[in-house]
Amino acid sequence: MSSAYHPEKVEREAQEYWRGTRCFEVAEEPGKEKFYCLTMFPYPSGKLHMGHVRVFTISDVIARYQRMRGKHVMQPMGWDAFGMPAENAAIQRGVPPAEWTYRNIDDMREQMQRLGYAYDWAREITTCRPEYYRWEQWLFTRMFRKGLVYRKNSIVNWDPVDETVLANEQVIDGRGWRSNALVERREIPQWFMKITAYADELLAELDRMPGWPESVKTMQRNWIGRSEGLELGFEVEGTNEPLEVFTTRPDTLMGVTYMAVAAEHPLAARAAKQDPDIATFVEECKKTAAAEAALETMEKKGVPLGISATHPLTGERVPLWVANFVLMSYGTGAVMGVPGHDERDWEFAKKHGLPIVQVIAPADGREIDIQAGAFVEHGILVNSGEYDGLNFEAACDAIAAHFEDSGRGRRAINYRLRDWGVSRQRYWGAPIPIVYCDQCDAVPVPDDQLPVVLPEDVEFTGVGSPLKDMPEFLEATCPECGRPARRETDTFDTFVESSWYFARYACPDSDQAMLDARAAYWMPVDQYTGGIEHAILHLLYSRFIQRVMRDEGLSAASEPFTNLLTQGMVLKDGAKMSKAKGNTVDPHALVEKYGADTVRLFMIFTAPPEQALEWSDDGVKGSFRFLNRFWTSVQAHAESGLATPVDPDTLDTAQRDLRRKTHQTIAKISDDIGRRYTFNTAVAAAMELLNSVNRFDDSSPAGRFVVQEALDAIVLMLAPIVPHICHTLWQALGHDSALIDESWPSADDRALEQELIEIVVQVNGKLRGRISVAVDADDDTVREAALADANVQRFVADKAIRKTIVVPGRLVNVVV
RNA sequence: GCCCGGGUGGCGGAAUUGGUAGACGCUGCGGACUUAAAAUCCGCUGGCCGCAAGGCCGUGCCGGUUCGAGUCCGGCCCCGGGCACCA
Repeated sequence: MSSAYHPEKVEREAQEYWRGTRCFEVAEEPGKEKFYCLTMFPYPSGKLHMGHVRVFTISDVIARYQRMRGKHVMQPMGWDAFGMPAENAAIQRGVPPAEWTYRNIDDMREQMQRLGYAYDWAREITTCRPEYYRWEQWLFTRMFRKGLVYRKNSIVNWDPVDETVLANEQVIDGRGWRSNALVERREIPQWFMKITAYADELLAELDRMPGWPESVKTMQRNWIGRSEGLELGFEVEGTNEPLEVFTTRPDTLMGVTYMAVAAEHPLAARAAKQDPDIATFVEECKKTAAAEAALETMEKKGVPLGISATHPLTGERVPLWVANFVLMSYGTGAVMGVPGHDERDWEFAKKHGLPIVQVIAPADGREIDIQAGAFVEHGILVNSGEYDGLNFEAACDAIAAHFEDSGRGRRAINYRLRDWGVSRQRYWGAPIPIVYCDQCDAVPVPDDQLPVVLPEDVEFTGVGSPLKDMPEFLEATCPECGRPARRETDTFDTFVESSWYFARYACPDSDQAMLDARAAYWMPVDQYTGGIEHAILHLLYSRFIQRVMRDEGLSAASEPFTNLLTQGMVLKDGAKMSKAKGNTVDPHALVEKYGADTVRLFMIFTAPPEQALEWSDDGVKGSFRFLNRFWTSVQAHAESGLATPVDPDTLDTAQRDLRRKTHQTIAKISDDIGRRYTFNTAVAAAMELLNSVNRFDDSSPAGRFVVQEALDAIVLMLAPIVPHICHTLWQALGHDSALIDESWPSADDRALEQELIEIVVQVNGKLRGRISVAVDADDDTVREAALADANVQRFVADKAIRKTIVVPGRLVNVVV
């Protein structure tokens, strides 16, 4: 064995061993406790970036740790291969999206393998392959039959120059990114999945998911946004249909002074035909991007429609407006304006000179000026006729009862969550399995005609989908009546692929069913790791589709992911690493220079997984230096002859101290990795133990025994993080077995025992001294020892002691 | 605008249940080794005062609770993530 650390050699040998023994390829073993460890699969964008390396390393540490804990671990990897970047690359380079994607996959797979992740590559999934997406097409047709998918008009960003639909990302300051034309909102028919049918279950189950971060659960709760309220109709002049609105504040109903509808609302369209000013405003409203953030931050504007609605309680007429902040896609596309008790309504009323009426007074009786600002808290009703004096609950009940009795309204539960629009007017995605027939309308493609294969050999221009120009794709026969029909050219949102891939890893080769019995063994995922940016969309869609699969009898699990770890971004100079900012660091170059273990160690040591990680070239060097010290320490110990076991009872104080440190470190790192997921502090503890070993100078048999025990423990505990160097060092320490088959060490309680402990002494909460006392000393003994300390005496002196607080094993605080 | 996070030395971070602020690492400075450099090893490294012992200040800002607050509560400021067609 050479004495210097050569990572490329060490890493090649370890990886050859793992490949030769196929130790990460696993099959179902019903007797064993399984552990399914999954990372959010990457989009094959070209090369691995540091964000990938970080999340893969975090997940790999967990997988390897659980394996050492005796679990039967499955860790797969695959490719979220459909998406816009392939189309953009195709336009820029003239390469078909498929070719570009497959080439990237090959490059990235090779880079991943160089990093030594414990993946079962036999399960690799590529979502743009027909053998994968045929099953989501199949599930879509099942959902069609159950009424869980439907078609309706919805709004997209329309680039009037390129005549194409733009993603929100492609709209910059309200303009198309290529044409620079002002983007318009346009309505087109699109397919929707009825996630709202599962809203209650998706919400309720969050309370029974202890393995998810509270922040993510809160975000999902707020996103689903369940609210209880009243649905009621306002009669509008010139129409027979009442204008339906939903409110969570029926108690403020008497304060309604206007109504507002969305620009796309039929009442606005009707008024626009009569009045050119309204038409101009409605057109202007449509010239904004569809993203909610854009709508919510723009100036609140509106114009009166010149018609009025009748207040359902007072019979008074309130004016009807069209306003740019009312969204057609939320609820009914209409809202009632209560400026006295809603901030946004208040501002709108002030701006347009609409009346502001106070109908709620503070419960504590204080005076408020409603003209100076909205009062949004719950309170007591005033100016509300027969409802005066009621509190929030009583008023809501009374008013709801009134509407229910008269049949003009009803108590209702409303969700902020909207159904999932899955249609994309793009080429590089999974075809939506529908054919359109003049006689039979939209007909799902029958099972025996699936998959609907996306042609990969295309000329891609970026203007419209090439599928529209391909008769061999477009032309179909109606499955119901046999007449000529036309195939759907829209493709699925790529979130459809990523909403079920986790289950498919259990049986990637199943060609008879979407999932088979193997999924029952592996699902749910025990540990899911990925970016916090997916806290809502991807994770909520996955929870939805998992339930659809459950209800289809494909999987018993309701929740796909038992434990969730959301890792932070990789930053450099305070900003996210990105090509656009030009602050990327190529992982490949670093692996070439320092080896995979150094890169893995840096990723793990520099920050806790959930936090953003600030890149540092010097930090990488520091990790490399540590591995060199580690290597040298183990080799030096091994070269001078390995130790033989010694009876721990015969150790002297220094030997016992090192042994205690070893076992304290085992306890700490087990807790850090197994419970706390603070891998950075686990590494710090291992470094501390190695520092203790290097300071320890005792070549007696007993001394060599405690050193060997410490080094064995460090190698075992760093194995999940830096598996290659540990593989080699384990052999150097004289073990015949392969490290990959070793178990996690356990702390020996007897080694942890100690006689004296240090206690901190405070006077009035300020640190004034430290004392050493017997570990089992009682409070009085500790208090006396504390007061006897010379520096403590200086501060206590002749002052009266008011009380003394003794925190056993920690501190004494003397209050004078 | 709305929802969710975060803010601690020169830097990354530690402090796990309200109990020693700054573990571990980086940088910097000083020293050893070397013809020299690199590498390695040793020491110091929050600010201020002090010969020292030790003291005072200090966890984004303002206020509160407590014997004791980085940690809990109220109000602000700044930074990041998400907002339904980036993935």
